[in-house]
Amino acid sequence: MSSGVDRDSSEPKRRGRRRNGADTKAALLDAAREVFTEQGYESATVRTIAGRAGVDPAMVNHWFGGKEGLFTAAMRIPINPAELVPQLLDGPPEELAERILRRFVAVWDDVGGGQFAALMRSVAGNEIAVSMLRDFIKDVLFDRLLAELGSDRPDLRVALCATQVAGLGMARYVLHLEPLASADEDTIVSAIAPNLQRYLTGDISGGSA
Amino acid sequence: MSSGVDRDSSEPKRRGRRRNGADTKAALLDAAREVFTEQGYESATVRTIAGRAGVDPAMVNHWFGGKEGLFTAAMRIPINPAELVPQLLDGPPEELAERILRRFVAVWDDVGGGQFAALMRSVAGNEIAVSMLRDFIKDVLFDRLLAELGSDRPDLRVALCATQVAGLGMARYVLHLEPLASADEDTIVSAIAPNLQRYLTGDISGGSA
DNA sequence: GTCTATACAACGATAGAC
DNA sequence: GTCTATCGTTGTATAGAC
Repeated sequence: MSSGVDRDSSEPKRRGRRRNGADTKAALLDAAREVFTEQGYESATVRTIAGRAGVDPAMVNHWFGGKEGLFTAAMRIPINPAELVPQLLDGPPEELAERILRRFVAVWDDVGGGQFAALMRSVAGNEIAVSMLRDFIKDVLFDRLLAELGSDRPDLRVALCATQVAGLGMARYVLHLEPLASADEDTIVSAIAPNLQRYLTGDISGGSA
Repeated sequence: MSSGVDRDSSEPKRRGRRRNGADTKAALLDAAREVFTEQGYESATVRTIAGRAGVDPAMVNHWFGGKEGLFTAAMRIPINPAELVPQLLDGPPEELAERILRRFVAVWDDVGGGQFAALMRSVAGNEIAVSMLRDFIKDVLFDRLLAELGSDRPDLRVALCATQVAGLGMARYVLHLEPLASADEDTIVSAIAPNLQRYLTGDISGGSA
């Protein structure tokens, strides 16, 4: 059934704009969901996805800004890492945790917490979705933030940050644990930012905070 | 098919030991899974569960030590709150976080991380399972720990503790984020206990730890 | 004619074969 | 260590819509 999204696989491709309503964006998203879920984030190639969608790989860049943007769009993760990471890094490093938390809450509140629960659902039962999300969180998000900070043991710090942020999502959007589920940004930042900041730049080897 | 677990509902009950290995325990577990899933943790009553299992409510106490023990057994949560909470409280309050983390890791490592993922799966898609787990985490586990500590804003602290512990479970048992997924107890305690301890007894209103 | 969606070619990086 | 294949990405020319 992979030919369902193929287009013009036998005819020579035409350059320039398609005839009418040829929805390249949607075709890429459909193909991306297929290929990412079949092969995971790393193994899936832009070329394969574009091939299955019947369009040129350059269209991925044109429409989604690259592989990462295509991934987040396909997984309905409401962020664009290409612009998110620089925005988070823009400011004092000792307030990075606060910026991460404010953005995390704003973004997922905006689309409604149900999408976070949906993401967790697709992850909990699916080993490929697990590796996709794991690689994405690590390689695309936190690795880049940690690289800029220059802290020691960056891999461990990445994992620790993931525990705190994923746990916040679970409590707020899945478990609906009050008063956290209805807390405003400032309350969340006051409560959690110091802990997240310790994972980013503090002493994680046993000394005091 | 709810009558599948009913037994002898029309015949008069016999006193004393059942004929042969009539597996009262298994019948109670099956009935408990049904009733808890239908009604949630609070609404489900021991009498209803015992009735559906066709046994006396006293059997719940005999086999599981009470409603909580039956719940954890039915949900395959490998803890017994009746003994867990006192054990955790036995020791200096400033090391409570360390005891919680050591127990959490030991318990879930012991049964293999797959059971944690299974729990998350049943929770992410099921609103009743959500309320079950939420009430259980709050009322049965952390509320009792926090009550003993006498910290301010106990409800918020309960939710914050849940973010850190649930997040650890997600990262270690679901996402398999290295090096956390293979880290030993001591590494986890050194890294996470100070943060969890802040949620338990520290200043969560914006001051430094 | 202008704008833009599109395809093709090529570049630098990287991983694996030998 | 070298060679090759393949990856993501970029620059540019072209075809169709308006």
